[in-house]
Formats: sequence, structure tokens, C-alpha cells
Amino acid sequence: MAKERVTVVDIARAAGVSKSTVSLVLQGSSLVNETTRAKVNAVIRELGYVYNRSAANLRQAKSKIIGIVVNDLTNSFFAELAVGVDAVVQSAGFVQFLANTGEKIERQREVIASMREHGVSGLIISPARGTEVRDLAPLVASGIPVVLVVRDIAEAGVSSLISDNHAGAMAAVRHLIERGHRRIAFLGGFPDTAVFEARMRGYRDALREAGMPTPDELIIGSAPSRAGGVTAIEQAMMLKERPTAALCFNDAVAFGVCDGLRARRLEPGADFAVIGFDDVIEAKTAVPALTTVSVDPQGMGDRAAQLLLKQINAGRAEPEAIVSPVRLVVRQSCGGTVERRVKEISS
Amino acid sequence: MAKERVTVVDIARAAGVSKSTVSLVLQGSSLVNETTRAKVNAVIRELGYVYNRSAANLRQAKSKIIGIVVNDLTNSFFAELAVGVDAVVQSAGFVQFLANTGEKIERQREVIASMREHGVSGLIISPARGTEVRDLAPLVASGIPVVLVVRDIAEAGVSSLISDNHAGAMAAVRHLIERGHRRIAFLGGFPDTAVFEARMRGYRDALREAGMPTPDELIIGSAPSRAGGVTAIEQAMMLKERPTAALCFNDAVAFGVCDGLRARRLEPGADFAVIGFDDVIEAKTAVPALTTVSVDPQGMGDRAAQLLLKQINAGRAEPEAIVSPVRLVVRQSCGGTVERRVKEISS
DNA sequence: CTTAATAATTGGAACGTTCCAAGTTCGTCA
DNA sequence: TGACGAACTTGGAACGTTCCAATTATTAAG
Repeated sequence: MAKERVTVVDIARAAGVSKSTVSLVLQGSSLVNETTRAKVNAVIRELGYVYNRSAANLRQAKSKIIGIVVNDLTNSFFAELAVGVDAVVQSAGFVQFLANTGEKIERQREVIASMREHGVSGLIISPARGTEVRDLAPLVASGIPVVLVVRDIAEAGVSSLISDNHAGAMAAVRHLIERGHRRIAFLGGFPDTAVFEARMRGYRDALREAGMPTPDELIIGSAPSRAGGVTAIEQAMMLKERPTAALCFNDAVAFGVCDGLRARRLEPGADFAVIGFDDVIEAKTAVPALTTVSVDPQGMGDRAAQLLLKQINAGRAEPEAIVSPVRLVVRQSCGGTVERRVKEISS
Repeated sequence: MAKERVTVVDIARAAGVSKSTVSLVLQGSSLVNETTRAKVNAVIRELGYVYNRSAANLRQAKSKIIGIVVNDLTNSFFAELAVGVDAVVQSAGFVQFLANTGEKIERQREVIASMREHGVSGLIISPARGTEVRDLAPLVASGIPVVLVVRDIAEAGVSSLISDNHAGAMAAVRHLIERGHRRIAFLGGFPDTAVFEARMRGYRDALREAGMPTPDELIIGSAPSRAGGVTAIEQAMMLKERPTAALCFNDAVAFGVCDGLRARRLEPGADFAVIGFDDVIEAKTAVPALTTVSVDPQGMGDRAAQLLLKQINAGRAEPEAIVSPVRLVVRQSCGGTVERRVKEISS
């Protein structure tokens, strides 16, 4: 059953031309005569030829593979990001290598190395928690185009595309203040991440702007997951002075917060205002529909891929740091029976 | 900035050995002297050598890449499946190529072709809807190990790993019957898929077994998504004889059904019993926690990867069709007994 | 001290493509 | 008729590895 591999030479022989001509046909060159091309293509189909990219690559040293490294594929934000990347990358004739690091630096190191060995022409990375400049240094030094998404790493010397976490958080908190809330919590997320830091700063700045205090007890970290949201809201409700609203680190946390509220017989939206962050697909259809800061993961993936392709084509480009604007999508979970509206925030 | 690539020959020269020795070191061969190995490794690190897999696999025709093709990465079931595959594949020293077909046959054809060109040593495929034997024929003929997951394709002549949809659906419906339900709906999913067909048959068989009628009006298809669940339950509640319970095509649909119930001021679990299928991560933490047929996507990915690796190592193996057992996980969404609930509603 | 066995190393021929410089046809123009 | 160029076609040298057979260095045995 182990058939011999059919190569360009076999095709050439069968079609009565030289291997060079076959190669030209494979590349769609305009140099080759129409009838020759047809004949070669016919033979290719007939013999079931499969192009060997390893061989091609070896010769031309550019691979049509781009790599995408995400820190948590089970989080649908990243899955959607990957889908966004995939779409543009595929239509540009590239194929995507996807790896999941599960937030493990060591794994991340391995997969990046592996991708380099496979000769990827560019890399989109959503870094694992705790990634440092030196983790990326060899990669950057090699000159392979890299785009960091979601989490930026200062001084890494590569392009990045992150959402405007600070402005988004401010907008959300301002909205809660406008609705009359005075005790607003910030729930969920790991405090040692840049994203947490930016969102939390936005939260603080909005409170300060309104001349309101920012008690530390109202900032409660947790795993950035649904389960984390449950524990965070539980902790918040143990306070003697309970909050009446919360900005959550992300949508997963926000859903968990809603779950936790219901477990205490409180109705999210009615008895307690909840705002999420990211606008994952389920945010729209959940009950109550989640008010959230929309980040559009697929759109981000799309833009990241565009940026990467641009750099690949340009050869060598200056790194750009793009901050992607973000908008507050007001739905039901932040209370009342408000008409749905959308606030644009420019960054 | 475009540095010259450093190759084994450069390493050999710098270390004062031959390229063959360097190659041996790279492969961790025991043939090479300890001090030589150390010296070579030092030079490798010093020069920042990157192994060129294209060249290697050109020579040895086996690639350490396995491909995974999924039909919908935004569905967390498949994302988790991919994570499960990734884990075992990585620890076996392989790297995974992941592509998302978005249920498009054409795209699926392209990505499979692309993976073959890259010389993958095996492929795990969750086929797009409507995939036929002939779509896979050339792949199968090539002798590359293939494992189909989630959706089987009869007569394709490759291994498959699917969950026991029929038994799972039966168990779920039996459970609802035991709780006293008499009008049980089957909600969501596309009727023209094998998975739908199997789950629906299980639903029917359980009803028949209990001597209950199976009215077609209670079987309502929809997109297998949260939004689909909302529309399906709405349609079900328009019936003059409403159901009191539903087995849903999958968890996403079940969540949508819960959303739809709440929109009608009905509490899932208390006023209406909902059972899902798949047991995605959120099922456990949702409120109410979702009763569901547990399929354990990561475990399936794990097993699929094992199966594939076995075939890769065995060279040529007989295709196996594995039906993965499934269990009903009873949580809160299927509520108490109907008697009690009826009382509560009428009082 | 020779010989055999073992351990370590090595040069060169693959692998299947692309690219280059050079070749062949063939029609056209003077 | 011959020269010229356009339109194709082509042989062979890369590309960076691995693998084989062969070589050299080292140790053990006689």
C-alpha cells in the first residue's frame, strides 16, 4: 500500500516535457504554452501528484505558513480571534499553524521554536501570562515578522495590536455612574497582567473623574473564567457595604457573576448591574443580554493578520503599535429597560 | 538585518567536526562522544542555529506534523477537542496544523490538500456538513492515516471516533420520563446530519420503549447554536399542547433554550426541564447547572490523537470504528419531578 | 606486538523542488 | 536567404538535511 511518491520528474516523463516545464506549470507561469500546460495538468491529475512543499521551501526559503500562538484556546475569545486570522490568511494563500500554550511559558517557547523550524513566514502571538522580552528576543532577532495581539510586551520591538482597554473600562464605569450607581466593583482577572492593569486603571480613572472614592476592597481578582466570576461576586457580596454594580474583567467573568447573583436570588440587570468586556458571541443572546465593551475578536484577528501580511510583503517594516478602538454595547445586564444604544469611543 | 541562514555545515566548521556528526548530535544519537556532543551543542547555541525541518523531511519523508481539521472552531466543543488533540500530539513530539473549515466543503478540500502538500503524517478530521466519501477518497487512497471524529462517514474506509449519540439520547429521555414528563421535545440541530439522526433516533426509541407517542411537531430543528436554541424553544411554546421538557441537540442549543425560557418568565429547571448534549465546560458553572450528556471533548481529542499516533507508528493498520461511551450528568436544569412543579405552577 | 572488536567520525550521494543561463523553434523582415 | 527576436523549453546546479558505507582512533584480547 506504500505507493511510491510521484514527483515532477515522473510527471515530466509521462507528459514528454522537462521537469523545468512542469515546475513552471505548477507555478502558473505565463511562459508556458497553453497546450503544454493542459497536457501537464492532465497528467498531474491522472497520476495523483501531490506537490512537495518541503522541497520547494528548501529551495526558495519562504514558506506560505503563518503561525498563530494563543494562550487559551478554550476561551472563545481566542478561538474567534484564530478564526478571524484564519480567514484572511487562507485567502492570501497561506496556511495557518495553530498552537495553544495554555498560559505556559515553557510550552510557548517550544511551539515558537517548532514553528521557526518549520519556516513560518510570520507569527501572530497572544503571549502567555508572564511572557517577558527575553522570551521573544531570539525570535525577534531572527527578523521574522511578528505581531503581538491582545497582550503587548513593552520594548519587545515588534508590532502589536491591542484593544483600548483603558478607554473601554472608563466608558463602562461612566455609564454605570450615569445610571446612579455609587458602589461599583471591579471583578475578576489576574492582577499581574497588563490587560488587567489597563482595565483597572480605566475603572479607577472614571471613578476619580466623578470625584468618587476607589476602595481597594471593591477590586477583586479571580481566574478570568466563568467559575472565577462566581467566586468574585460571592466575595463581593460578603462585604458589609455591598456594591450595586460591577465592571467585570471579561465576559466569561461577567457570566459567572450573573450565575452567582442568581444563586443568591438576585436578578442581574434588575437587582445588580453587570458589564462585561470583549463581547463574545454569547453576550448578545444571553439572558439578560450582556452589556459589554465590544472588542470584536474576529475583527482583531482579521486586522492582526492584515498587519502581519503587510510586514511579510514589505520585507522589513517598522514595528507599529496599534490600539484598536472599542465600544460600549449597552444591553440589558446593566439595568432598567433601556433602549439599546451604542456609544462610540474613539481612542 | 537579513542574516544568512546558519546551517549544519556552519556548525560543523565552527566546531571542527563534520556535518554528519552535527546531524547525529541533532538527532540525539548515542553514537557520538559526550565531549563532542557538548562542543557541538555549545556552537549551536552560540550561532543561533535553527533546524530546518523542510530539508530534513525532504530527505526522510516523514514530517512530525499532524493536521487537525474542524468544522467550526467558534463552537467551544471543537475548540476543546483541538486542545485535547494538541496535548497528546505535542507530547509525542509532533506539532499540529489546525484549520477551520466553517462547514464549507470547498474550504475543507483546500485545507486537506494543503496539509498533504506539507507532508502531514496524519490527519484528524471533523468533517464539514455534507462531506461525502468521494471528498475523502484521494486522501484515503494516499495511505495517510486519518481519523474521523464526531461525525462518521460510512464506507470511507478510515478510522472513526464518535460518541454514542443514540445511547446518550435514550438515557436522557428515559430520565425525563422517570421524572414524570409526558410531553418531551427534541430541539435544535440540522436534521440532515448523522449526529442529529442518531440523537433523534435515541429520543424516539426511548419514547417508544415507554409506550409514548412521538409526535413530529415536537421535533424542531434549528441552527446548532445558542441563537438556534432560542428560536427552537419559541416555536415549541407556540404549540397548543406545550412540552414540559426538552432534550436539546447540544449544549449551545440548551443554553439558548434556557435563555428563551427566561425571556418568557419561565425558570429552566423549575418550570421546564432542559437537557443538553456534549457537556462543554460552561455546563457545570451555568445557572442552573446544565443536565447534559457528557461527551468530554478534550477526552475525545485525546483518544483521537492516540488512535492516530498508533496508526502512524504501526505503518498500516486496519481502520477501527470506535464508539465512545457517554454518560448522563444530572445537574439542576432538568428539575424535580413534574408533579411538584405542576402544583407550583397551578397554585 | 598483532589482531580483533568497538567506538567515533566522516565524505558523498540522495531527497524534490526552483532558478538560471542557455537552447530550440518558428515566424518575420530586410 | 540570413539575421533577429519572440515564444517556449530545458539541463544542471543549488537548497540543508539524512543515511550509508567507509575510515580512523581506541581498547581489549591473545
